[in-house]
Amino acid sequence: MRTGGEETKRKILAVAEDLFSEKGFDGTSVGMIADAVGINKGLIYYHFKNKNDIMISLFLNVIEELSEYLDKNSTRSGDASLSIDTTEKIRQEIGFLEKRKRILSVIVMEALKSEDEDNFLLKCAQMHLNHEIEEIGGIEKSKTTGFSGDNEFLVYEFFTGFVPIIFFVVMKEKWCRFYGCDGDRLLDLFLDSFERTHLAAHMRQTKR
Amino acid sequence: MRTGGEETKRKILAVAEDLFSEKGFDGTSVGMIADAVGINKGLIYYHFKNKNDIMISLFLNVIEELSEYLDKNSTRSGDASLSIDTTEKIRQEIGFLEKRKRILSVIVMEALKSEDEDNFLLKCAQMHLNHEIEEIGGIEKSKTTGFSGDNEFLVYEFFTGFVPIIFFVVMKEKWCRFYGCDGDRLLDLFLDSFERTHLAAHMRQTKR
DNA sequence: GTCTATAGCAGGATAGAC
DNA sequence: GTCTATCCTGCTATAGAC
Repeated sequence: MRTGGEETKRKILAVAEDLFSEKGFDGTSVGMIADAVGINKGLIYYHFKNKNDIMISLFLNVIEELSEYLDKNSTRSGDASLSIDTTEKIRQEIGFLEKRKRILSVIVMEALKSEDEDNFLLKCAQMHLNHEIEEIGGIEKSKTTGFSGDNEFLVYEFFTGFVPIIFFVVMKEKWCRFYGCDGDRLLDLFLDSFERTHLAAHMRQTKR
Repeated sequence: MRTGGEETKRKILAVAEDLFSEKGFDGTSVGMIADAVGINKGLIYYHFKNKNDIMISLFLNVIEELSEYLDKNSTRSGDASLSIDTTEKIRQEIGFLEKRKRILSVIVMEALKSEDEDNFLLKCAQMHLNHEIEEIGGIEKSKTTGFSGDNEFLVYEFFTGFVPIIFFVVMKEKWCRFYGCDGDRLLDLFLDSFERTHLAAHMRQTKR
């Protein structure tokens, strides 16, 4: 196929993403990754400094993709996107996140370790929240005063908006297995709940 | 102190809880636990079958304590508790969960591994949700039809109620460190958001 | 109930041949 | 760029003395 080592590197990342999300970072060995890719253990150390470097690489990919996605789907620069209602926007966002659900699981797992210094989950959240604030700042600047005080808006957006969405994405399959229900149906039910809780509060606040 | 081995066993569990939540289950070795307790590695295998047995033991403790808590604080059997408003009830629940936040982190971490078969997080959630349903069933039986269909109420309770609360408990410290804010203040802000989203939707539904 | 000792293996990482 | 071989450390778990 003549792709040099780039193809191998991509494979390593793809397999690592799978295994890390299945077994956790510490539960996955470099040997397991090598075996699953079908290469030698030593080769991994040609492409990556160490095991941690693989995970960081995956994390940085997500941050980059998320950044691009947020910029592209900004209602400030967008044209057609302005006509899309909020629930549909959330549905699209969930679609985007579901493609990255495996690495998102790892980000959440690692974020829960209290020894974790630079918390990628909170970094992702902050990117997302900054974007939300910009949106509101651009379109409904005058109305944001509804959220008074320091971190009030941040806390609301994070714990009742960001967290349920991320958790929905990473737990969807497990939930369906546990309760024996259909994934598409669950998405609709989730969006309905999300609309009636987080989004409803948003409306009430910004329409003041 | 003459406590036989029970005191040692308790210490092992307490230390394991700390280390598992700091480094994750797979990131913690039996030797690390033994060192932190100040006993020999081998002694751990006298009290527990293997490393996994320690975690399961911790998980079962939580399930038991949660069960007791839910029974005790049921508004059906309770007398004084009937006079407590919902937000205050949530505040108490968070207080209860915060004492178990370390093992809760571990439960969440483990629940995210896709190889995990018996998902303790979903088991805890189900206990909690069953209790919620019973409460409503007992007090406002006739009004629950507001939540039509199969899993609609379950999805709503889990993703917009249970999940934000659990996440608040396990992420509180990290959030405060990241944004440099006060824990008590964050709790108030969270409860405010929770009231305006999850609880507000609840009111609208049950008051139909 | 607690410790010492150790088996036995798997882990991360490196050196060097091809 | 990929593989083989290997180092060495650390791991889980057990056996047996005290």
